[in-house]
Amino acid sequence: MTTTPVWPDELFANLDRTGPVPLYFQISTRLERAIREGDLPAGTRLANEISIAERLGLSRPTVRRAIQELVDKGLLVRRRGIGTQVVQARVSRPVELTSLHEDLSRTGHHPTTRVLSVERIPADEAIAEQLSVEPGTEVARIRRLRSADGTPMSILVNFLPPQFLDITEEDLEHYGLYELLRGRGVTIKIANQTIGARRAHGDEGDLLDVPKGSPLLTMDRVAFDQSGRVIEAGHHCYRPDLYSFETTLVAR
Amino acid sequence: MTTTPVWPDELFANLDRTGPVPLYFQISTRLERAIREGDLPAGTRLANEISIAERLGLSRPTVRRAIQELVDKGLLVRRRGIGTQVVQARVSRPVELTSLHEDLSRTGHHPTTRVLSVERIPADEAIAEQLSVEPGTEVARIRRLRSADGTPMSILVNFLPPQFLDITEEDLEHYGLYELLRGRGVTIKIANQTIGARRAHGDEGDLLDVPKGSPLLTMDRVAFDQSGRVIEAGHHCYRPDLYSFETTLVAR
DNA sequence: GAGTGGTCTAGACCACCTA
DNA sequence: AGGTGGTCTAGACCACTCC
Repeated sequence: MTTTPVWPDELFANLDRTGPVPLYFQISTRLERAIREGDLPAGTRLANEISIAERLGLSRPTVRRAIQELVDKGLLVRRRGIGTQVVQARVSRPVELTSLHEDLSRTGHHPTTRVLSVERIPADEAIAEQLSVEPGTEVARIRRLRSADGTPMSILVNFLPPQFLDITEEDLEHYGLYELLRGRGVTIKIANQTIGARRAHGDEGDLLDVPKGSPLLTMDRVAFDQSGRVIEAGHHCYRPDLYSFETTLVAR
Repeated sequence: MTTTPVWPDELFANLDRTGPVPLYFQISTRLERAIREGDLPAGTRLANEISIAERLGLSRPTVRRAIQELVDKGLLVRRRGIGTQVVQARVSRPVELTSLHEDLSRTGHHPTTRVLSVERIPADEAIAEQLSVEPGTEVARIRRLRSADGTPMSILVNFLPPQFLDITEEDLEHYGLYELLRGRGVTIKIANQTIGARRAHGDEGDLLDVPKGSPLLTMDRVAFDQSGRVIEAGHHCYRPDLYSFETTLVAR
């Protein structure tokens, strides 16, 4: 059984050829929405790249790039000699380079933050190594309790290098940390993350409203800007009944 | 202070223009090794793309594609108007679409597997939905204990759709599950993963040699082939003091 | 043999950054 | 102003899959 290849021309009317948005991006965005909304159901076969390019009045590489974006996201599968098909798997949003604050906002929850402490402390050896500073250097230590819709969900501990010693409690009450950093022209480009688990200890149980010794999900992250400078080191823990990390992996 | 752009021509002698390995891949592979081995230290600025293309006798898109591979891996950073630089961050291997068995082998550990059970059971509602079969359909349930260098590390529970009902305990003693599936011509293309944490319950504590109620790291995965068919659903748990998930995220 | 995606070429114009 | 990466064109040949 073969399916007839499709290409919904009407989806791609009014491409903006003069604006700043790349053509391949306009195409992949509209195509992605069509797939996610079910207009192109699982298994749908796309027309071949050359005919798409002709119908859109574009070159094949441009069309290929648009399709490649969705292949990388796991929404489409390409097979040589066969064609391109909409994948059947439900695809979850990949772990992205955003903060928990932004994560929650986007998924329709209402995040609130209580700043537990903002200190300047000398870096111990572990922190110094993560931040790439000399041990003993004064760094910022921020500890926050983040809730979603009023329920405490996560304790966020961040260490910042000396350039950010002036970030205030006030700032953090209203904005996510990454938001604040972007406001200073700092963009996180790369991050190394480790996800693990451990028992709740100290005041964590009280803060997260779980029994002492309960399992917590942990995420340690060191984030770098485009030049490879360390921007922040985070040691976070989450209530595992309220939060988990979801990813879609695509074989290359 | 500006650095002089470099391009180690000698690295790229003897590119194979006739073999099956794409040129962009040959370039990115050699370049990656040079970076990882420290021949191109952090901060090194690469020559611009056009001059690289000329020196290699290639077109610019081919060179760009090679560079893009390493940008996606977080080894290089490109900035318009500036150039391309080697990133300073230590980069960890991303979570890949492999099994724990292969993960361990590659990192120099010696994985062993004890098959705890191989059963055929009717799928309950949850499993049926994950495997996209009717509730009650007979599916395979495999439970294994995986150790690294003799220490129990993880309990792996997998559910397989009816087409794999004939996989035997014998097979699983010697090969990773994914290895067995590949041997049957099945390739995993996409997987959805959820990483979380919970308490050890039942016999898990005994098997993993930790106290009852200890925190465990969990990973649930549903894997699909290229056509979107479900290949397996896994519900795994790990000793968090012995295993964690590391990732490098790169902003797009 | 016909059709598909995978790779590659040799240019072009533009936006952005440094100076 | 000059140099960089970002995008795009209009072709070409090849490898693979299906009939």
